[in-house]
Amino acid sequence: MEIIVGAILTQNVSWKNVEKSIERIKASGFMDMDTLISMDDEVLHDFIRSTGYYRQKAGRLKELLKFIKENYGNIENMVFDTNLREKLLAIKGIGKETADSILLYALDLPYFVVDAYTFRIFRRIGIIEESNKVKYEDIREMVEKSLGKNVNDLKEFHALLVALGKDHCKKVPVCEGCPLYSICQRKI
DNA sequence: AGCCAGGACTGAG
DNA sequence: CTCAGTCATGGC
Repeated sequence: MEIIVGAILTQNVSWKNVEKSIERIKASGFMDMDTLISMDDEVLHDFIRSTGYYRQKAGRLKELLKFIKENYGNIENMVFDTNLREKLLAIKGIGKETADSILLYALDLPYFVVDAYTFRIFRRIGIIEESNKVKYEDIREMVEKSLGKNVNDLKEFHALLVALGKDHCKKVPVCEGCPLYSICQRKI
């Protein structure tokens, strides 16, 4: 449940802003599907204000939770739907990254999550071209094909890219402390 | 004091 | 299909 909430709240916002919201919801004992679905909008807004876009995100979160409740009853049952990714993408407010985050981290299904760090780092080290031709699905398939559909590997690879992106590749074109320095020859 | 964060939708061309 | 505009707060 927490992962699903986080997947929506972290859209285009640093994870730090999301932690506070999640902690507040948990501390109040409201990290529960029915509670969140029936929560008054004004109240929900106050819980998630720190994540920005709070009006949009409140609506998106409720829509997602209602979709889960009505179609599966609970989160665990979602894994049996072989067409789940397409159905998630059909929900307004759920794009590819959010859908894959839910599939991989909440449901342990073998989908690679492509985020801004992935694009940046892959461009930086020359895995993809600088021109924006390479699209989300291209990278997802590339990684899933290379790594194999092992859930733990996909999680760890994504986590490593995030850690690397946060520490080294955010603003500095070429960082001397970066583990990839020796193979990194181009600016973003 | 700006600038930007682990996005996604919409409307225009 | 590509692209700018929009949504909004908090950290540095």
